[in-house]
Amino acid sequence: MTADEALALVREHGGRVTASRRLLIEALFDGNDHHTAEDLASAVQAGAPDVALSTIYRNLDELERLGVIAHSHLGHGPATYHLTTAAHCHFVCQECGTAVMAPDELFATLVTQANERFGFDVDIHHFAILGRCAACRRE
Amino acid sequence: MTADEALALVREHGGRVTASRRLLIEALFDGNDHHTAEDLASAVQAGAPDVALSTIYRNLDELERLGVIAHSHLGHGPATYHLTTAAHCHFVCQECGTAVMAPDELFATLVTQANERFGFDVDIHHFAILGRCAACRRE
DNA sequence: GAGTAGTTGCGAATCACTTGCAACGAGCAA
DNA sequence: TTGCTCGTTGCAAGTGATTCGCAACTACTC
Repeated sequence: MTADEALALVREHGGRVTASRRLLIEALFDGNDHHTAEDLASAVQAGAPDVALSTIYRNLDELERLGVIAHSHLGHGPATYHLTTAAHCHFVCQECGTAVMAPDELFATLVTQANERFGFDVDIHHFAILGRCAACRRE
Repeated sequence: MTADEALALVREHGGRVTASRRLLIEALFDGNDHHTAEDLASAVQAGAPDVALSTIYRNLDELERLGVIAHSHLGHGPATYHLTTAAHCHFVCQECGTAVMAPDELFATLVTQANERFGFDVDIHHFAILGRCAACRRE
């Protein structure tokens, strides 16, 4: 999906294409995968200084409802938002805070078993897996 | 471990046994596994009405440092505290909020693989696994 | 160009904690 | 038992992340 397709989707669902919304979507499609609301606000405000933080949150909500983005919680800080097409798991170190990408296949057994034994449909992307990274363990 | 042993541990580490601390530990050892700070405060305040919420948090911190308890995040609400001896994983439904206990062995592959391939020591208890429960999926 | 209804900025509120500080009181020593 | 010391507490204010109410604004449709 491209930024324009995302905007088209917003319009299809009765939403309007505003400057703040366009800038937000561009920021989401831009650069790295993990954006906090604060980061996104700065990016949007670079193009439109008066956009309020509450607008960012409302637009993120809307985009999440439409399935364009999802948020996840990496450790204790603020939530991070990312395109659903870029969803992946993380191992987050409780000591140094570093997030390592975790390949989905590590979760295969967990997902299958949870489904078979509990009828539970796991969403592996929503919360990070915490622990201690290799570097911190060596110390 | 019993409540008295926990208090002894506090004393061993230079801490003092105060009424609020005793009541908090008793509340933690009592009843179900998942206590929020707010719940614990109510329980403590039943025996000592003037105990402040900040005292609860400070004591929870202390007990966590001593390894008596741990906290985890079940979904989006407040953290829940439990005895380390009662640690286990949870599947939490994003729709209805129900937490189901998840047996540790479901995480065996994940833990081994994370360790072997990334040198990452997973703490499976700290964050809940989100998804949709059997009941909500049927709807 | 006018009208409708989705959006926005602003400020205040909320929730879950956290912190600063002066008063308090456990536990040890005498 | 009485001081003394230093860990602990209550209170109030602060924080970070997010949410809400509301009146003004504006994208889109007709």
